[in-house]
Amino acid sequence: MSQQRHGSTSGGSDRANAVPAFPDLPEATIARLPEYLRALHNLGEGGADTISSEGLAAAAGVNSAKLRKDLSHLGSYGTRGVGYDIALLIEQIEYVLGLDQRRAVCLVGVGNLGHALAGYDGFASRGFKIVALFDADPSKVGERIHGLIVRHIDELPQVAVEETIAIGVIATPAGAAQAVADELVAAGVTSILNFAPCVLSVPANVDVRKVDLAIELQILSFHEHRKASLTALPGGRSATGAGNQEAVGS
Amino acid sequence: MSQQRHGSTSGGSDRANAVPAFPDLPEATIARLPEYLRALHNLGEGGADTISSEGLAAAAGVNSAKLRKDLSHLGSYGTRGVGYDIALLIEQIEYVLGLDQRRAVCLVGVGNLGHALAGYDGFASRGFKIVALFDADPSKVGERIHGLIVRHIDELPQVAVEETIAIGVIATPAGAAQAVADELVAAGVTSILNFAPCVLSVPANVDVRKVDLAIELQILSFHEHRKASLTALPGGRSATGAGNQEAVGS
DNA sequence: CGCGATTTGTGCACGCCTTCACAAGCGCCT
DNA sequence: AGGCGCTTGTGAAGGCGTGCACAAATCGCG
Repeated sequence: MSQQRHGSTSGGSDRANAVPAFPDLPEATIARLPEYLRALHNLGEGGADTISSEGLAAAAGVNSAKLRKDLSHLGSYGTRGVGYDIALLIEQIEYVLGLDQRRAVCLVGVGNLGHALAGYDGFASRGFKIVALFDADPSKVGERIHGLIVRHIDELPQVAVEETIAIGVIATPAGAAQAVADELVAAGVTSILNFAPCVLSVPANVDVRKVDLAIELQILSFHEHRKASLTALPGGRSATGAGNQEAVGS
Repeated sequence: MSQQRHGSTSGGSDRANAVPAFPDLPEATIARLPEYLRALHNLGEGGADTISSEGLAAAAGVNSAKLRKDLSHLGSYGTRGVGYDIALLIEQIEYVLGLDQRRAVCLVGVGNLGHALAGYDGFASRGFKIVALFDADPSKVGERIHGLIVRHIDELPQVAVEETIAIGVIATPAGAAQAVADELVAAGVTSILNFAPCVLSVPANVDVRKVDLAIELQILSFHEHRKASLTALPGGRSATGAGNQEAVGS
């Protein structure tokens, strides 16, 4: 533990980085940190104090060497011969992910999916707070969903001033998504989670992540198809080839 | 063009697939095919007949070279100097993904999220059909959602016999997910889409894909955090000028 | 009929990520 | 205190994916 290496002080950033707080975390590592975090919370609730890389890797569903390398990237707070201090590691990962500050999320589109997202516990319990719901449909404006009133999308700029919105979630039909994205960007939002099945065009400083439920099914469909076409084959190796747990996000 | 290149040479890595329809498609390619498919459908509705790799790549949000390489993996049905025949390419991709046969999906857990998923149009419109809804909560059994009656999870084996269920979707709380997965596997399901925030343990021949909404947000949170720590650097906001950067796809 | 414009298909190099294997470090037991 | 076993952290190797750059192929036109 001792000092955090984020402090601008910490003399030796391996790279020639003048200031920025973070080492260059590989994107693949970043995508796994939340998974580790969830596993750590589970383990912590189970009463454990420390956990070995082997154990945590199993809980997170990854290879232990990969896990160790991932954690080493962010400074590594493990103890050889013992393992990782769960509470400390949670704190570290939450800091790196920026979860120590609860981020405000706004959700645009309270249709079928948006409605469900508005009430999804996982948001609140994992560092986020939905602060506003928007829709373009006047018949939906005013509706109360899980304690929040749906406002018209035109109010977005105003709300963005009142609350500092970190992340915008788009749950509209595909046709409306680009326009909504533009409005979010104009309102200062720099991170977007897009559930609409379309490609968004945004400025370079805005991050977009996409979740497309149908695509996930189609990928599974491919594997089904392939497996089906293999059943007609001589049994040879029994399919250990493909069974694995891919997490979305490629 | 020409025909498929199954027994592609490449010194022996290609384990002779006697029959199966596919070369070894890279996993990354498979994950992008649905995206191409969606873009193609859009283009087709726009009235176009053919599309260049450049155009399709733009519509799908990827690099054109990558797109060409992806398509070449499945045999390539493009014409040099012209482009790809949209209808033909749609047919090809749908075949590869196994979408020519509408696959039956069952959904377990009709809570907040499951309720929304049950009514999600994207499933029906993109090759899937939800044939059954299950829940363990007796108070939910019997409820009618978008034309389907919620049945008790214990009926799963029976339903699996009546309908050939290709894919199971888990939208239960994390605590129940593993048990549900076990039951799905026991019922013969070999592909699972898991929305519960937990790692599932399944036999090697079962494919699992995971979608965790909170994780997506946490990844965005990291980028927000990083961007915030960089604000002391050059590179002011360039407004919505010629916005176009890609999506974080990793 | 040939030429130029256009676009596909792909060889190649580069960089990222994964995985192995092992030295270094730490705690515990004797 | 010293040795032993366990676990981390990491160097190195290999694999995979990406993107460039270009040859091959095709169409349209003079």
